[in-house]
Amino acid sequence: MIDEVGLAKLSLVRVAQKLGVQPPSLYHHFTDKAALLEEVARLLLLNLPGLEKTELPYEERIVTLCVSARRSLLRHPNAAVLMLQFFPRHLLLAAYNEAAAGDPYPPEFHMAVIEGTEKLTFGSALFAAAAQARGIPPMPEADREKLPRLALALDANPFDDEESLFVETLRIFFTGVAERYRRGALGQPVSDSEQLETA
Amino acid sequence: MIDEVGLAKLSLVRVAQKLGVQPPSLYHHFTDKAALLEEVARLLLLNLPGLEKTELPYEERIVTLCVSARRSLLRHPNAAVLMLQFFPRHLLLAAYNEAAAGDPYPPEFHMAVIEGTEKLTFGSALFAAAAQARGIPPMPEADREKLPRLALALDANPFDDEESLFVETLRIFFTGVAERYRRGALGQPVSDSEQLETA
DNA sequence: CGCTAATCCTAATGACAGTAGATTTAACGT
DNA sequence: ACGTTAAATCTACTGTCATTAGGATTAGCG
Repeated sequence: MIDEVGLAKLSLVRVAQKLGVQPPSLYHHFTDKAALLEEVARLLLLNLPGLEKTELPYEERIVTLCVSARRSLLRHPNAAVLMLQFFPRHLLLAAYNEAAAGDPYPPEFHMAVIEGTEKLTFGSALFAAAAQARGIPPMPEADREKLPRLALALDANPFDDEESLFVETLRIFFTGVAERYRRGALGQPVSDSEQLETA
Repeated sequence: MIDEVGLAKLSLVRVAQKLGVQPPSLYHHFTDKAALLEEVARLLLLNLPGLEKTELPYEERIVTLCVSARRSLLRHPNAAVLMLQFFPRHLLLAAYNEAAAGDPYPPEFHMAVIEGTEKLTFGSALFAAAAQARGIPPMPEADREKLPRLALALDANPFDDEESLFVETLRIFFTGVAERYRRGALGQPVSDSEQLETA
């Protein structure tokens, strides 16, 4: 129903009608409307796939997982706000435990990996969903006159859809994890020797 | 008022009372409640600081910027939902143009950098704000019995607050950008040679 | 001083979330 | 088959809300 009529127009009256029931009857099953919506948020995050056991390296397995999570959420763009409001993070803990178990880096890195991938994934999914729900493009048009450098960046962007760009951000992130591990640089600022070296 | 009474209890009646005015008068200034809330979202994103011209390397200047953006949003946790619903991305375009102008990497990287930092920053800010608004911790307790690896990850996590962890995810990301540039690996999967090399 | 547009008002409407209390239905042991 | 009990639903109602219609008031300005 949220997909059809939108979140704003989802009233308990509508829900009750769909169920062939009077609105107050719903209060026997939910303490209030918020509890019902919380349950919706729970259901949306419940059908996420688990970590598949493929031959892919750890990073690419996580990327695959994040892509399907993102797609799942994008199937219900009108529920994006719900997802933020009632984000049932505890449902992800099992997945995080699995991810930590398969993480080839030292445990000091694990939470940063979890945090980074979570924010990239749900950030991308929710903002894309919210834009879709409003019927506006994810990235507005850039005025070439006033914002020439941004226009150039958009022209040069080799990723032709939002999902590919999302995947690239994830891969960048994992490349960074590997590199910071190699350098023993966890917690250190990004040194400016990086770009100078190769400039 | 949203900070005080919360978003759910912000009615036009309340707003009008605060202004010493009758509710319908508001419709002379806003087409409807959504338009008013949209304006609130706009105001929240308006006071973000610009890129400072310090001696820091590009990456750390962006990190500083993202940290203050995140703090700004966290000052109004009850408005998190609003921020997602009416995200005024066009207000960020000028900042993105500036960032692209200062970006030391080739233009093919620029949008990935913008996308990644945006999602990490607003993802972190909005989820932290939403959790704060609900009065729950950002990361739930992990059952040591059922989720031992996650518990270990939490123990080993060297970042003692959410903001430090957020900064680390940003730095990981920028390290990844530099490294993928160095390798000419934009668009390529994360190779599993990375961790094997140093295992 | 009077025109005009901006601003605000009163009054009313329809939809909604939620409550109270009575009624019906279903489950289950005897 | 029957009676008890709890689950599930109902009717009736309340207070709040966003929004509309149309009239009154205020403020800017020549």
